[in-house]
This record gives sequence, structure tokens and C-alpha cells, in this order.
Amino acid sequence: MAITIRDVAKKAGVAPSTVSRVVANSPSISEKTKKKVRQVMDELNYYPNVNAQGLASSRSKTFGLILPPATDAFYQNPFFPTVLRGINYSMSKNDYSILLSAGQTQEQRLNHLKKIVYGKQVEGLIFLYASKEDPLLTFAQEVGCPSVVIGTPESTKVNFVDNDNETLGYLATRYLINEGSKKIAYVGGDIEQFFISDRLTGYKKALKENNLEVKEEAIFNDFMFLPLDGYDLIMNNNQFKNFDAIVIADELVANGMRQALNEKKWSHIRTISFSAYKHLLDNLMPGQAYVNLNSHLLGSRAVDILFDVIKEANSKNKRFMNEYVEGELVT
Amino acid sequence: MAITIRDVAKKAGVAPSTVSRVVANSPSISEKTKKKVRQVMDELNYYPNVNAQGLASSRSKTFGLILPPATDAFYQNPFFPTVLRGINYSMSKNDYSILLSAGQTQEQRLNHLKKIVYGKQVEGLIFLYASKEDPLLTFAQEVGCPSVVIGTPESTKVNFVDNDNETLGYLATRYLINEGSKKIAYVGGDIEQFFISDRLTGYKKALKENNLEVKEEAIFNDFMFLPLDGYDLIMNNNQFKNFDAIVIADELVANGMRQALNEKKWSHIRTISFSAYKHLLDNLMPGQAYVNLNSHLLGSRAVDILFDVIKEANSKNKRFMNEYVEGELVT
DNA sequence: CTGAAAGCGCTTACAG
DNA sequence: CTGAAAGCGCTTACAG
Repeated sequence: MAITIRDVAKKAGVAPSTVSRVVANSPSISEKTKKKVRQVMDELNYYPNVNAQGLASSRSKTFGLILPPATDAFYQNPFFPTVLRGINYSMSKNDYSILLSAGQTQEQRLNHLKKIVYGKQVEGLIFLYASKEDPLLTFAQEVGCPSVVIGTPESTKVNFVDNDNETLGYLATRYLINEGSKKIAYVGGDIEQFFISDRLTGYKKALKENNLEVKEEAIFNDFMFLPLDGYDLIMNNNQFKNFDAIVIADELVANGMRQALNEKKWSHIRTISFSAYKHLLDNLMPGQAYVNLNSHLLGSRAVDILFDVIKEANSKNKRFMNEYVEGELVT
Repeated sequence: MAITIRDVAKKAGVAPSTVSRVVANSPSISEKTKKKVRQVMDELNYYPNVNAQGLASSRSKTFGLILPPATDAFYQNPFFPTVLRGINYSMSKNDYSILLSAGQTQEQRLNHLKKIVYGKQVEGLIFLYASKEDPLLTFAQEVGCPSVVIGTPESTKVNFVDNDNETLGYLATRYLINEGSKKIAYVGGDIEQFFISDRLTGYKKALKENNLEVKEEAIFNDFMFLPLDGYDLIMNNNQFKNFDAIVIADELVANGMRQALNEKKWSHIRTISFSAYKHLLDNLMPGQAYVNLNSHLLGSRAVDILFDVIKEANSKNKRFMNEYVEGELVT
């Protein structure tokens, strides 16, 4: 029914294999032939059947995007759409498509992944998160499916792209110190996420460098990642008023904390947080400093890395790429 | 290299066609045979090649998800991730996957769509937006690709799922009236989006029903959809202080407006807005009323509708489904 | 630089 | 209820 490669071949007076080579833009075909074939493709409105291509070449021209286990926190965090925008941006430059992983439970998620990997529906994988002992990432590594993680995974035998969270934690803390703060608290979040502890490391470094004491009771690493968690943290802990600044590792938590600080009228407490993108205004008070993570770059670089990995797949030695995306202090 | 249907067939002592039927769970195969074949599939860790399936059956088992032209506003709006979560939820129940559309410019977007539709990579399409004279939707209709729009499209010859925006606009406005407000403004947003004008219709209805005058100067339908737009609207228009309430059609705009109202200390002005999901706390002040749009249902119902449409595709008459998802006033 | 031919791994009438 | 066979629309050594 649809136009096939044979139709094009016939009308152009060449063999189907030649048309195939034109589609692939093979250098072994003369420009003259290419021109002619392409014209016919246009006339006939020919589009190659992706399934046939995938079957014959075992290259499906699509990457899988692995979403984390569905939690409100993740989907609500601006990190997610921002990274996605970056991915989409890089995809447009190629002919590749993105397939979303599906599944609610851990088991469903793994099953779906197996289906699309073993089923040759994807050539590579982008993990939108890094967490400890992730069975999906383990699977990808075992079967040797080219993968790149957004975030910092525990294993170093993986490609990944991330912010330099230690440096950013350091920058954020130093900013507060420079502004005159001396009693600075640190509020983490989901400890499963490595970036939390890296930012903490930077926080400690900045304190030490400025001869400020690192106190365990100033570090709040409870398990939380929603605005309400941050809100409650302030509302239920009067001791917070003794601090003069807070580094808040998670943006949503920061929103809740700021609201609570407002209500408590503790305006002597400075805060700084990390944001997926450059704010115009959003929920930040004018003059509120923050660290711009440039998360969209995480997405677009991840795609680029995956292409590189696949290109290099023939080389004998295993080599892994990791890249740190620049962030910046916005004041 | 990988395990194929022939390997399974050989080991199970049946024909490949039988294995194929077992995979499809065809009712014409005896339970006994199914059991045996399935066991072998497990032993061999067999997964069907999706490309081959797609080529032979021209059913790719994947839907395309059409993202709107990349604007910050869309990606930052909680609507997007919330709907996506709903889609993901409904997908898990089936064996289908979601392919993301790509492309920055309108032209790239259309080209990518053609590639995946003509290339038989998708069986159906979910449009994550409804806008006027959308060339992508037009294309889908012309080629008869099963589609469902999230939002209300201009043409009625499309399947779609949406909130009942007129009713919700009415509910929101009536709430303000019941609270004692008499001079109520309406702030729209991107007029290209139909839901904006539907909510306006509901607003007008509520006013009339309560013998309140509908004044043109109380209706702000400028082109805006970012927090900063809302912020500026308040900051630059002192006349706003003459209102005692505002219905705000867009959540991001509402955030900016509330911040500006705060700064102006115009605490006599009530606001109500529409939110993609049920808030725990987020950026809303405690006690702030809003309309919960249940956007995740938009996503999950869209998927369900698409399955129905495809199932019915054989029927002679063209029939279109549209469904209105319930929202609720949260006070 | 181009073509003929085999093959990728399935599905599906058709026949029994 | 099951099998043999044709075919889906490409790609890619191989030969020239």
C-alpha cells in the first residue's frame, strides 16, 4: 500500500539497493544518481519503513529514556522537564527518536526495559536518574546496552553526565559567607541521590576554608523532597532561628522552607538553593541568589555522549565517558 | 545471535507459526501447547524482535507523543509532567510504548512526525496540546492516523479529552462570590489555548447569575503565561487594587501575581487559580483555594481512548470520542 | 559506482 | 488445533 523502496527504484531506473544507499547517503553513490533518486523520493513522498530498517540493520534509530520510579517529587521537580527539553534539543539534530520507559512497579519497569532492549527497539539508553543498586542500570550493563546516566552513579564503569556538585555546594556556601553569614545550616534531601552528599562536601569545604566550624547539628539530611517537607522542617524546629543562613540542596524543599521562614518572619535567615534553569522570576523573591544548574545541558550532552559511545562501540578496550556540566552562581 | 522464534520452536517441538501464536496469546492454540512453549520461552529468555513484529504485522505497538513547540512556559508548567505521569500509568497496563516527538522549529517537528508515521514507527498519536491550525494535527487527520488530543481542538472531527473548563471557570468564580467578593477580575493567558476562553465563559456566567456586571476592563486576556508576566501585570497596573478578587486561568501566571500582590500588600484581593494536581503545600499559602484539574487523568484517559479508537478502526462510519475529566474545587 | 540475491525475524492467510 | 510457505521492506556482503 505504502510507497516502498522498490517503487522508488523502478521510477528512478535503479536497483533497490541503490535507493537504500542513497537514503543512507552512502559515499559510494555518485552525486548524479543521488540527485535523481532523491527527486523521485520527493515526487513519490517516500519514507523508509523504520521497522524494516531496524530489522535488516539491527539499528532502530531510537534511544530509550529511562524514567525513575514514579514519585510525585520527581515529576514535580523542574529538573525533569528541563532535562527533557535538553534531550529533545539534541535529538532534533539527528534522525533519532526517544522512546519512554514505562511501568509503575520496579518489576514492571524492568520488564518493559527488557522488552525494548532484547526486542531491539532501542539502540541505547539514557537514565534520567542515578540511584544505588538500580536493577535497570545493572541490566543494561550486563547485556552491554550503550547507556548514559544523568547524575553520578555508584559504579565508575558507566558513562555519565552531571553537574560538579561539590564545587557548586562550595560556591553556594562561600557566597553566604561572603555576605556575612556565620552560622550556616545545610539541608539535604533524598540521601539516595548522590548529588546531595556531594553538595554537602562542598558546603563543608567552604566552612573549613573560612575557619567556620562544621557542626553535625547544623546538617539536616532527612529523607525529604517535597515543599511540605521543607515547610514542616522549619515550622517544627525552633532551633532554626539560631542560624543566619541555610544551604538547601533541593529546590522544592527550598520553596517550602522559604514559605515557612516567611510565616515565622525570620527574615534574618538567608537561603540559597539550586535551580534547574535560569529563573526569570518564578517563585524567587527578587534578589534571591541561587545556583543555576543548567540542567538542559545535562540532557543535550547525554544524547551527544550516547552517540559517541555507539560510534566507538567497535573499539576493543572499554572506555567510559563522564562529563561535568558547568553551573553558575546567580546573585 | 539473539534467540529467535525458530530457536523456541525447535526446542519446544512445534512450528514457528505456533510460537508466534502463543506470543500473541491466540485462542486457537491449546492450553497445553501454550504452557509448553511459554516454558521454553522462559528457559531461552526469548523476547520477540519488535522490528520484525512491526514489519510483518504493521503494528508497532507504540504511540507517538506530540509535544508542543518548545516554549519554556509549557515545560515549566506542572501540567506537563502531571499528564505524562497519567500517560505512563495507562501505558503500563498494556504492552505499548511511547515515542516522543522531536524538533525545535515547526518544520522539524512536522518532518519528524512524518518520519515516524509514514515510517510505521507509531500506530497512534497523542497530542499534548490543542492549538489553532496546528499543521501536525492536520497532517495526522489527512493521513488518517488515529489520534487523540489533550485539550479542546477547534475541529470536532478529532478525538479529545479535556476538562470541562467552562464549568470549572464557573465554579471558581462562584466560590469567590460566595466568599463575598463583588469586583472580580479575570486574567487569561495565551489566547491560542481554548481552555482560556472556556474558563472566561464560565466566569461570565457566574457573574451574570449573581447579578454582577461583566466589565470589559476587568478582563485581562493578554498574551502571557510566565510568572513574570503575572508579576508585571500587577506591578504596572495600580487599578488592580480596586478589585476584590481575581480568577487566574494559568497557574504560573498566578504564582507571579500572588507574589506581586504580596509585595504591594494588597491583601484585600482574593485569588483563585487552576492547578494540575492536588497540592500538598507547594507554593500555595495555606487556605488558598484552587481548582484541581486532575491532569493526570487527562493523560491516562487519552491513552485509553486511543486504544478504543484503534480497536474500532474497522467500523465503517467515522466516529469521534471526546471525554471531559472531572475537576474539583479545593478550599 | 551499481546490481542481484540472500537474509533480518516475524505474521498470517491457507490448508489440513 | 497446528504447520508450511509466502511475504513484510529493508540492508549488505559479494561480485563486477
